[in-house]
Amino acid sequence: MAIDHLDGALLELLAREPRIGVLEASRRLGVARGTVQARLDRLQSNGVIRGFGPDVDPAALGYPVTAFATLEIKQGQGADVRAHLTTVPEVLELHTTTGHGDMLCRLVARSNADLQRVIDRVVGFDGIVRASTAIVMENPVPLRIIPLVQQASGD
Amino acid sequence: MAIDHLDGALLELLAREPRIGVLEASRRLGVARGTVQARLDRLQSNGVIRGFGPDVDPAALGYPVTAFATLEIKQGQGADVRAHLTTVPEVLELHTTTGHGDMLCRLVARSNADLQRVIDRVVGFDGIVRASTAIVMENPVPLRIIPLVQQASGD
DNA sequence: ACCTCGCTATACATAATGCCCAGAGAATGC
DNA sequence: GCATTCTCTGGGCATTATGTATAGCGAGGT
Repeated sequence: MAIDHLDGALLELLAREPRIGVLEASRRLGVARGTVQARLDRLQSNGVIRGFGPDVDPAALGYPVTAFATLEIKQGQGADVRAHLTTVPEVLELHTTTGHGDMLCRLVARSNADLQRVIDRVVGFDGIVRASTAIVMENPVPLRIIPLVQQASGD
Repeated sequence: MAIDHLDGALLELLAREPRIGVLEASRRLGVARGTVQARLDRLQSNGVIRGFGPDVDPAALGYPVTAFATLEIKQGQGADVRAHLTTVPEVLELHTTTGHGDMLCRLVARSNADLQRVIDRVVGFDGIVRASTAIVMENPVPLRIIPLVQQASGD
């Protein structure tokens, strides 16, 4: 279940140059192609690699504003709120967290003004008692996984 | 800069079946291969597609616990704190937000007990005044982009 | 000593890629 | 109205990668 050093190196390589193929990866890593193929298969059936989806930048789509909203949910309304938030395209991510019916969601918007519209749409729902929003100014550490992979593979 | 319907369909297709090639994509979309190739090139140089990095699941690496920490930062210590957090592998993401020197970061840990260690490491730094942590219980909406792509491409 | 497992090395048919080009249609500027 | 520019099409061709299979080899555990 844990990954070894070769798995780690493979993941790093794929993260740096995602479009290289199995053959090229095997050359870089100095192992046989079959080995890389087997490792990749295992990592995917393990669930370590969920997929290779394109990494789309919301800013480039015209949504340069990101915000995080903490929502307080009325007891028993969780499922309804989840269903509601799923229908809002600007909700990129939703988590339920410890606390009293709290949720945390990541939003994007076309502008600060547009963010108001998004928030109104998000909180304009019965089960939501209160919402507090934090607008993201900088993103010093974009979503990353390599350092964790290195740690998990024993550096 | 905005994307059209074909771009949107291409992104959806890539998101659903990331390992299909340019040729297969062109067959599915009913356009010529050169067109898909040109669109892909443009989306990448546009920055709409940042890359195709492997989507690694921290849980499968042995880090099943996710948490969000809000950090209050001492005035003028922002850069130091950022540098510090960058060195912590369990910090997957870091944002600076509106508010009074606030940051929001996403953490993972091997267990709830391990989370304590991670938090101690995160907040064991001079510039951090206060931290409050919310542990993620469920993730009803995992990070997604397709609905936004559909909206941006005019459905 | 034996067995299993993962890696190597090689083979071969099929498929995809990178790159080229000429031509058709639509949109834009003059 | 007309010329220019873009984008898409459809084809070709050499090179490269993939999927799949095989046999041998060495390290580990029992």
